[in-house]
Amino acid sequence: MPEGHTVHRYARQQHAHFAGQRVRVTSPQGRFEAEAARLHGKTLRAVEAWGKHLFYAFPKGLWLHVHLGMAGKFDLHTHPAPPPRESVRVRIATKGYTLDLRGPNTCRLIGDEDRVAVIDRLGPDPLRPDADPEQAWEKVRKSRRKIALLLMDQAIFAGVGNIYRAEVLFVERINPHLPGCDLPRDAFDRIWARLVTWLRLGVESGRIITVGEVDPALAKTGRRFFVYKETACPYTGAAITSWKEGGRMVYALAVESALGPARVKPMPVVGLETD
DNA sequence: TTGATTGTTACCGG
DNA sequence: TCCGGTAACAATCA
Repeated sequence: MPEGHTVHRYARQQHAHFAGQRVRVTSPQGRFEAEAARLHGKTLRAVEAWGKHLFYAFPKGLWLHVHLGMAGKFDLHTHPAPPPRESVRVRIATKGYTLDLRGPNTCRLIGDEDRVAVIDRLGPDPLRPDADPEQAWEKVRKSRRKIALLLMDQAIFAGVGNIYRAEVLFVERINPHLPGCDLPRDAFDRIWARLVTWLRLGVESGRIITVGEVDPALAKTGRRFFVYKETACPYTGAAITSWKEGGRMVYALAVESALGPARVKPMPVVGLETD
């Protein structure tokens, strides 16, 4: 369900509530019984996020690796926690808080090497201060895949999801069909800078899920998104079209999708102030 | 009840 | 090899 900023937000919130605490870990459905027993009574040292992945640090190099996928959710309860819902896979409790994890794509106990392996397969995460955009650029410039697909590739841009891909391409006026190898360097730089800005604001702004809450230009229009699940450009009224690519919906201005030979479209920016 | 989804992986064919 | 498409997994909502 979430994009990177939401996952980082979860990590920050859960770290604040649970780090340094001894935890009670249970498996209401019985689907995580052995793992829960290994964690029970241990001290949760830290919660950290890499892209859309979460790692819960336990003593002796033991990690709980969680990826929410499409349907995963967290429920954070204060002290008298309600009985776990049917879909709760793991319940982690301290004196003050109870965290339920529901329907994750990944939920497993791993060691240091496995954690490093997961992180090594991820591209730079714009939300991590040490992220190196050159690593993403090297992959983008060598690929003939469309930039719309590259943006969703976690091995290139860790943490970007379907919404921010569409919104970034729209606001930077880049044709989603453009192959990575034809993307000019300055366009890549604008994509990266925009991702950093939006994702960081997304982490700071609380339970942020829309670009409208993060981008001042869009906020003025009262819209949630520029193009995602929309039908017309908020400034010009130009038609927005959508199509399926790589199994996911892509949203873009119709003029951009109908350009024929893919190229960056130097469209005049109307009514849109960038920074 | 059906279908779609802010996701990922494996597998197949061109 | 690279690239694009499909199915599978799964919980929830309209």
